[in-house]
Amino acid sequence: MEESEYCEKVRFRVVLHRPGNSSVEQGAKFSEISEQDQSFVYIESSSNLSSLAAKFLQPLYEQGRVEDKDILKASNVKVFIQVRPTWKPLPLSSFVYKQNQSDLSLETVFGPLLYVNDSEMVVHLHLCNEKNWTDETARDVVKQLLQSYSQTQLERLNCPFSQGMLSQISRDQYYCKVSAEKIRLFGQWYNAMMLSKPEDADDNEDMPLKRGSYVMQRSKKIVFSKEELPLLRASFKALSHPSTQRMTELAEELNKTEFRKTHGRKKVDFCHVNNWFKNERSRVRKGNHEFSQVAYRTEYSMLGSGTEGVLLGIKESEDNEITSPVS
DNA sequence: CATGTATCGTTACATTCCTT
DNA sequence: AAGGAATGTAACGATACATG
Repeated sequence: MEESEYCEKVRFRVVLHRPGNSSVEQGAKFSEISEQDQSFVYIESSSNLSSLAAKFLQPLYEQGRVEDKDILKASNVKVFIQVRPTWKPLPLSSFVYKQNQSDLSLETVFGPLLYVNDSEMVVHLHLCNEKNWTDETARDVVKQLLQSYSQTQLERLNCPFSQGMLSQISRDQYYCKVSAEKIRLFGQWYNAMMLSKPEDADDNEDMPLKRGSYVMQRSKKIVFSKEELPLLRASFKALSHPSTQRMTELAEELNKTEFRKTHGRKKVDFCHVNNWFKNERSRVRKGNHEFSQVAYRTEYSMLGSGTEGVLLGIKESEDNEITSPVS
């Protein structure tokens, strides 16, 4: 979001040194710098990555520069690490291989990078205001967000407002008062989202942003293969309104097919499967299965299979393996 | 009343087919 | 080949209806 979102931007320079004989040369250099620069802080290479933010916020507290008591909450601080002065600062999370691994030491994460002669790192701390969320501000922020994201994109990002609500709010047609609990959840979500948003979010292929008021770039369309469609249809035949969990599982199953494993294929996620089920229900309603079955026919007649055979080939049970036609 | 969900019609994208 | 038209369908936003 805008720069005004941050009440303060604090930069710290971090010096890392390895205890022992290898730090002699660096030590000399560092002391020289630290004389000029009060904000230079020494850090042990064995320190945890996760403790960085807390370490640097502590002096702010002591100086009384941070009035908000909750400022140490993770959701209020965006931490970036700039490994080299000419390198781009990256969010703390991007240095962590997997979730739950934020307790890795700096040495583990950065390795030899810490010990070259000019080793110095910059930690950027972006502190955020706690917005005083009201029904009105929440609606305003929603409208603002919808200038950059589509309703469905926000829904996909776990926005607490459903796509329907977002649509109504954007058109000033949401006549109910948004509950305090909902506003609180939205505030939390919004802060978290703004904090985790990468600097170059505009280049994010998976989450393209709107380009202007009228023409919007949709998410990249996924194309289901001939191998995958029978799987989806069999599942649909068994249950046309599957649960979220089932659809997530189905997406995982689809990602295991040879087609998906091929390098460069887009991964199937829950939303793709959900959309497919929505569209398939629509197809079934429209043509009373006609549309869907015509699709079967055209698809498989070209492959030399009879329609009936193919349709019968799709087992009632989801557990039965479906053999894909050979092309 | 506040919110979630299903459905509908539309849009935009991927692919195929046809013409040059 | 190139590229434009046609086709099929995933993704989308609006809205009606359901839920508690």
